[in-house]
Amino acid sequence: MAREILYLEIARALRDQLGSEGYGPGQLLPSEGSLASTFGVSRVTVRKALERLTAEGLIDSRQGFGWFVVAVPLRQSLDTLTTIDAQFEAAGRRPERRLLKFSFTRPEPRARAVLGCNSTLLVSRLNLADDEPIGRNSAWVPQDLALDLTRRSVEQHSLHELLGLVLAGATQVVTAVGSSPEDSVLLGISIGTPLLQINRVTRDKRARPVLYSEAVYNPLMTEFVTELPAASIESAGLRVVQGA
Amino acid sequence: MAREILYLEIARALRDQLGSEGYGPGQLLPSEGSLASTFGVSRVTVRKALERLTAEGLIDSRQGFGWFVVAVPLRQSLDTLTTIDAQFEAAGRRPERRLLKFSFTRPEPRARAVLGCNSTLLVSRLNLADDEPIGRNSAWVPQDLALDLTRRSVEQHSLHELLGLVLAGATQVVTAVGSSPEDSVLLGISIGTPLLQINRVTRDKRARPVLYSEAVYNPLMTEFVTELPAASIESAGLRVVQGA
DNA sequence: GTTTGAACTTGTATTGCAGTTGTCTAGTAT
DNA sequence: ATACTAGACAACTGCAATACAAGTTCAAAC
Repeated sequence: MAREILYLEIARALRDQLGSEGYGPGQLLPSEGSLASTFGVSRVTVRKALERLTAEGLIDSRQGFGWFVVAVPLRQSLDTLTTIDAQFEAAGRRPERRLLKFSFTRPEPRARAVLGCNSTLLVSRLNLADDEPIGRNSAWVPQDLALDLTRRSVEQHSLHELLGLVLAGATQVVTAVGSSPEDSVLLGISIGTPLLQINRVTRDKRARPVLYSEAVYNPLMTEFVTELPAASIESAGLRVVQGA
Repeated sequence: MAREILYLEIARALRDQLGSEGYGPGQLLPSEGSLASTFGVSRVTVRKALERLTAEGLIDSRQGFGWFVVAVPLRQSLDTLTTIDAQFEAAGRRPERRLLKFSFTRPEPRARAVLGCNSTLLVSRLNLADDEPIGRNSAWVPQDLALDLTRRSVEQHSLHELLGLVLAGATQVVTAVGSSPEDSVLLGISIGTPLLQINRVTRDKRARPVLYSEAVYNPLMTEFVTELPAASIESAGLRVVQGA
């Protein structure tokens, strides 16, 4: 019933192979020509599939040399549209994460209160689509969970993927704020422009907070959507701000 | 005997298919042409159905590429949609609904695109807590469902209670906007102040939209909270704004 | 050991065609 | 006025086919 796009199917097939035996990091892939003949498509189509995997940070290439693996897929949920980046890609735009901060610091009071630890890694990133700034995301990770993270990896993947968390739940608080002077520069907007602010606490399966993030997004390009099935008391809804 | 509206029937058929097997987020729909031939209608009619589903936030399209799923409608029993008033009462404050508009009118284009009918009741109310304005809520109800509503009743009860329907789900879209001149007067704030805007589509158990509401709230006094259990981690999140 | 060059590889164009969405216009029926 | 059909055209995408430039590898020739 549903249509299929050839190069997306090939990208999916290759992605599956990368995770299987025999394809570790550094391994050379078959040439574009041989891939084209084995899949029975043209070289252009193979290249579009390879470029997609490059955007996902799985492979890379050198002219005259070939394509090689740089990482194996972390989680299988790459083809779903759970992250904004995946949605921008589906909409035919080129998402990018630009690293602003990557430092082991004492967390800000809010983050410290949530995570309950004094040494954290602060990762601050600017989200762009087609070189147009979309939003800023600042996240605090407890130091003991952040030792494997590198500057490269956090530019190409979401923290949820990198931390390999078995997500047991998250709480998101959405508010509207006026753009701060810093964010105005980053996002290319004037001070005071309404922004969508999302503060999220992610917990592991033992209900321990493992990630606290504060993000602001330009509401002209993003919106926050919730699907409500069975509304319990703690489900999505407005809440009174304490002390208001 | 009212004539059946073709594109509404087609929209309903497609909406049912989206929830069924094989149609996860990111999946491509058949082309408009093939849909037109399978349903036995013209392409224009298919497009009207697709545009409706777009307004509901279920699908999106790219020129030359096709239509693809961005979210699958959730359908479960839902007996209590939490209201702001309940939250304020729980916080020990005195909520009040002040009626601004109560008129049978043609719905605005956005509401019309979602509800798919030309005659609706528009109920606009100002929400207050302890005589302090906190937000404005405008809701469109299809006329045939609104005949029992009175000015008195909508001031004292939520529309979800009054409609007496078995509501089975809702999709909420949250964005940040600057306060309009009208809302600034109502809420006692200056023009351009960031406000939290919540557009909600409420569906009955057959996943048919029965209520569309647009509300703005002062973020200083309210915030929007979503709890994400591990199972439905995809039910809430950022989404790309159409046409941004 | 160096150099040369053939045979590979990727990078980057181009043309052409079919299929798809976006957007009109004209016309009919209820 | 609204729902619907039929058709036409522009603009975009997917894909094949081809060509050429530029980098890498490797072995034969010097």
